[in-house]
Amino acid sequence: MQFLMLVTTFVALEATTKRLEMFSLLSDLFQAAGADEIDKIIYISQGHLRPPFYPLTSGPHVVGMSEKYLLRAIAKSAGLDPKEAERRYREMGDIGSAAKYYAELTADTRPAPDGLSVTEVYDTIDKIAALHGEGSVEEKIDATGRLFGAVSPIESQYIARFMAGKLRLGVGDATVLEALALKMEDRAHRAALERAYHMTSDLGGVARTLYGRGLVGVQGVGVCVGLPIRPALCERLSSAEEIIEKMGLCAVEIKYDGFRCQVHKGKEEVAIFSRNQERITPMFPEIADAMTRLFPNDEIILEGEALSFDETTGALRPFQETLQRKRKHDVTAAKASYPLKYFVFDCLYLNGTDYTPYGYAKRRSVLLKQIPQDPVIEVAEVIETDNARALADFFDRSVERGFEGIVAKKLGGPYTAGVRNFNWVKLKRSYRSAPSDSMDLCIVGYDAGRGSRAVFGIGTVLAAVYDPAGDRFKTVSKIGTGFSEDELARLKALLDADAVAERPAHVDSTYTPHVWVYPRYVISALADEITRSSHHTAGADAQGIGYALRFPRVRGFIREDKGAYDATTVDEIVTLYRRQRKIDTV
DNA sequence: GTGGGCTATAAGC
DNA sequence: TTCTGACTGATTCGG
DNA sequence: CCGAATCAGTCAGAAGCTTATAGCCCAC
Repeated sequence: MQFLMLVTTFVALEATTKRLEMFSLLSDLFQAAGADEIDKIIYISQGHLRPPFYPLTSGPHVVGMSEKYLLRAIAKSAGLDPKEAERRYREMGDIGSAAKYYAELTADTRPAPDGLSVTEVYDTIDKIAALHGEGSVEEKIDATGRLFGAVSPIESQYIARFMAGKLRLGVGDATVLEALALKMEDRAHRAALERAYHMTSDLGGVARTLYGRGLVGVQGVGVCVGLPIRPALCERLSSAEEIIEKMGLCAVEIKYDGFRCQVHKGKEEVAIFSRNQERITPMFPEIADAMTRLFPNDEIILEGEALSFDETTGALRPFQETLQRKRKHDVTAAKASYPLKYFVFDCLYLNGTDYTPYGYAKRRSVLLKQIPQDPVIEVAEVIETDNARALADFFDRSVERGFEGIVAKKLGGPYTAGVRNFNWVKLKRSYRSAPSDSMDLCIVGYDAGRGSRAVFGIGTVLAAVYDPAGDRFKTVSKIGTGFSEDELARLKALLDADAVAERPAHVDSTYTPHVWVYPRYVISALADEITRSSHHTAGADAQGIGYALRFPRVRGFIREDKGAYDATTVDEIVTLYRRQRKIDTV
């Protein structure tokens, strides 16, 4: 298939938001694709080169070129200054449009495009992705520039977007599955395709199976030790009453704030997968060791949360410290300073039996039978109840002890791989926060929006707290989540009236927004947590470490009743930070 | 040649 | 991680 | 009874902070 044909479908997909139309466009595309290229087409549509769990030897699953390098490639192929390309990009909010714009500008100076095939484009980009070592950045940029030069402007638009991992077509994995079903002339086939996908986490692979061995082949796909199962996800509710009303009798687990890990113990080998199916086995050798120790002769797939803890106090560490274990180098040293616990909450497979269709209670009993006392692997704490009072008590105690909240699981519910539904429901401490817990932040600048936010000319605001001691505004977060489109438009107009060319003298910020704004408008914001930050200036110590917000979002709109000096103060932020509880010992 | 600082990217939540 | 917006499919409402 | 209105659920794509890593650059 010609790459241009793929691009033509992309253009049509982008022109509609109707899902039924997208299914039809995609299924036509799939119909025209050969068995040797369908997987590539699907990986490309998802912004990837291959599934994330493929062995490192097969090459990276993402290109490793995002906006800055792409801008340099665009500028290079058009023979202009990257600064100019950057300005244009900021205005358009889409790296692809920038690429296309400059390709069109210089179209008459280039040779006619060769008409590359999908496979040729894929292979070229795959080679670029694999470049590494000294001089590789420049090589990548050059090679990308050459690719832009060899295709038509519209193709360079989608190549740029693909390489940046932001195709923005409205096509996710669910849409691909639906379209594959439609290609087989019945949307009902989606169930089988979806099951195969959730069991193997390889969308292109499912299509390969479909094209090679038909629906029968797809129906035969099941759990496979060594291939990550897409993790089940939680819905959210904001009170114990709602949870009981919705779920009835359920198991209630502590929600640990660490890394979601799916551990596969095969005949010989152990493999650990992240929430997004990355292979992270080398990060957690103690988990792998424990698995071979506990299950020398078993094949088993477990799921749980890995957290670091302090060996002297026994206290579990906050997420930011557990993050230290997300590393490839010096794992041995990190292991000593940041030892791990793996809190297991599910068993998906054991010695030939796929337990995902069984109810939670059954899986739980298998889990309890299998996991003995162990210093590394522990079964997550859980209670069983159909009573809102009891659930609320367990939640309160968990929060008291410093945990994130709880997850309620319907006792009879199967493990719904890859799906967010009300089989599992989380209740986090942050969902229950009273309005008084929100902060009033002063806007001191804003950034242009990207993608669908580009049309508003604003995507995020730089927000500050007030420091009465020095009469200064100090940044604590950028915030873009929580604005409606209407609010964004109004906000832009308001802020532009107060835009200033330079950083206002009474604003402290290490970050330079696209537009500085005189501190006047106050918004209320919510956050899950306050963290120490080397990027924000609020409460910064001698080392320049200040405070920032975890998961910041806007609540409501501009506070008409508050002026800049009514903003939350630095001291209040520090108090909120101190009030956060240390996590329980284990 | 080495090391530190800087920039860009990816990935965890 | 949180949030908004568009669409879909099912259910309820009202003449 | 049928079309209109409503509602809940699904899906995708905006947005955040933090850490680790890779490669580049420059001073020593």
